[in-house]
Amino acid sequence: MLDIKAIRQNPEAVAQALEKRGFTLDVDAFEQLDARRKQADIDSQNLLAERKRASKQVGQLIGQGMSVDDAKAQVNETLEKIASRIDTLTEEAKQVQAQLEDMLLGIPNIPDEDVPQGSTEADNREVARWGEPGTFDFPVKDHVALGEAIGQLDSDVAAKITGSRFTVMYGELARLHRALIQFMLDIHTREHGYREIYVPYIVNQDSLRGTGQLPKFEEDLFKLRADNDYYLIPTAEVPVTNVARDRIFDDGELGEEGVRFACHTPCFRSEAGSYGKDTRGMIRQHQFEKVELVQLVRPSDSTAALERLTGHAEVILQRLELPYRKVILCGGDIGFSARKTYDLEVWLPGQDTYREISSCSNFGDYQARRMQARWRNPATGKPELLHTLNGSGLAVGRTLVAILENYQQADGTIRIPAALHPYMGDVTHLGG
RNA sequence: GGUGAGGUGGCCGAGUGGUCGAAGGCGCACGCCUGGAAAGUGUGUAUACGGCAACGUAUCGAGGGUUCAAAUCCCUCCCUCACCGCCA
Repeated sequence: MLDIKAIRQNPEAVAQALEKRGFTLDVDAFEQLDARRKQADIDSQNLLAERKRASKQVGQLIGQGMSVDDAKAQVNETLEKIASRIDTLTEEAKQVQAQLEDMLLGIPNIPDEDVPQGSTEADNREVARWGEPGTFDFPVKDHVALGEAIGQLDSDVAAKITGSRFTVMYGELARLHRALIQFMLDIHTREHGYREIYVPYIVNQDSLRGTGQLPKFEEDLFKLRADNDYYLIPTAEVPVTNVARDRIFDDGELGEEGVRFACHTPCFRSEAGSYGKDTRGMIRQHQFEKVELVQLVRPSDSTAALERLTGHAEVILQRLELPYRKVILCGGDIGFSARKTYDLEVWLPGQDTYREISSCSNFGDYQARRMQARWRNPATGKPELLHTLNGSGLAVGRTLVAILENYQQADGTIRIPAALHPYMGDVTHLGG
C-alpha cells in the first residue's frame, strides 16, 4: 500500500510514476473520495464529541443525586435524535473509509528509478551473465525426455492421480530433488546468515492482504473449500513475511543487516490465465518446491539488501555451475507489490534459452504498511515501517530441470554436480 | 469435538456502566542523589486520523446489539490456556 499522504501531497507525480508500470491512477476519483472521507470524518466526529460532552454532564448530575431522567432532560432533550444521526453519519464515514481503503489496496507499488521503461518481458534489461552455456556434440534432449528415458519422471501418472501440471518423480531423481532443498538451505543458513523457519502452508486472508496477493489476485490462488477463508500458499513469502505483521521490532532484534529467514515450502498456484503456456514438463506446475529468502530491514538499508539477497541466490547457481543471467525487470513486468526486481534466468539447453529460476524483490515499505510491520527507530523513538524483501533461493523444480538439461550426457545419463555429492551418497549419475 | 478459565498499553497487571486512554508495577528516557555506579528518588513514556496549534475523535481480541453513556451488560465469531475425548 502506498502512503496516502504521499498521494495527497503530489497525486500527479504518483500517477506519473505509476505510468511506468502501465497503471493509470484516477487522480480525480482519488481526490473526490479523499475529500468525501474527510468531510464524513469531520461530521461524525463533531457529533461524537457533542454526545460525549452531554453524556459526561449527565453522569455528573447523576453523581450529584439527580434522577437519571431529570439529568437527561436538563442536559439536552434531543440526545436521542443525535444518537440516530450519529448512527447514519458514522456508518457513512465507515463506508467512505472502506472505499478509500479498497482503492488504495488496488494501487501497485511505485517502481524504483532503476526500473527500465517497457511493457513486456522483452524490455527487461540484462545486467550480468555468469557461466558459458555448454556445448553438446550430440542432440540435446529436454528434461522431460531425459527424465522419462531413465524411468524416473512421470507426468502421466500424476495426471491420473490429480490432473495436468503435476509431476511424479521416482528413485534417484526424487532424491536429487530432496538433496537440492537441503543443499540450498544449508548454504543460506551456514554461509549467508539466514535463520531457518518452518511455517504453515495454509494462510488466512489477512496474511495474503499483507503481502499483496489479495484482494487483487485471488484467481491465482487455491482457496480451500471450508468456511474459514483459508488459502494454500503460492509462495513462502506469504507466511514468512507475515511473521512481522502487527509487530514492532526492537532495533536490537534487527541485528546488523536486518532479520533473515530461509524457508523451504511447497508452493501452490492455480496458473489461471496461463493455459497452453509451458504445458510440457516441470516448468509451470500447480505444485512445486521453493527455498525462499525473506528479509526485514531498516529502510535505509533495503537498496543494499536487495543486492546482497540477489547475490545469495546467485551463489546457489554458481555452486551448481549452472550458467545464468541476471535481468532487471521493466515497469511492465515487475510484480504488483515490488519496487525493484532482479530475475535470475538459468540456461536451459532443452529450450535453448534462459528461463526464470529466481525472482528477488525489494518491496520498500509497501508490504510493511499493509501489514503494519514496524521497528522502533532509536533515532526517533517512534515505531516506523520496515522494508521487506524476498527472493527465491531457488525454485527447486526448475533447478532440477536445469541440472537435467545442463548435465546430460551422450548416453542419456545425467551427471550430478559436485556440490551435491555430499547429499547423494555414492550416486554420481542419474540413470547410470 | 466437550467442559472450564481467559484475551486490557513495549511487557506484566488492576479495572463489572458515567470526569477511564485506562490505577499500579516492569522496562525505557531525562533529572536529582553519588567520586563513579547500584540502590533510592522526581518527571516523562501507546497508535491512527483531523487541526498551525490548543485540542478533538477513534482504538481495552473481531464484529454486531442494549444505553444519554460500554474496557465494563447481551449476542456471534476468532484466538490462548487447562482438563477430557479423538488422532499423526
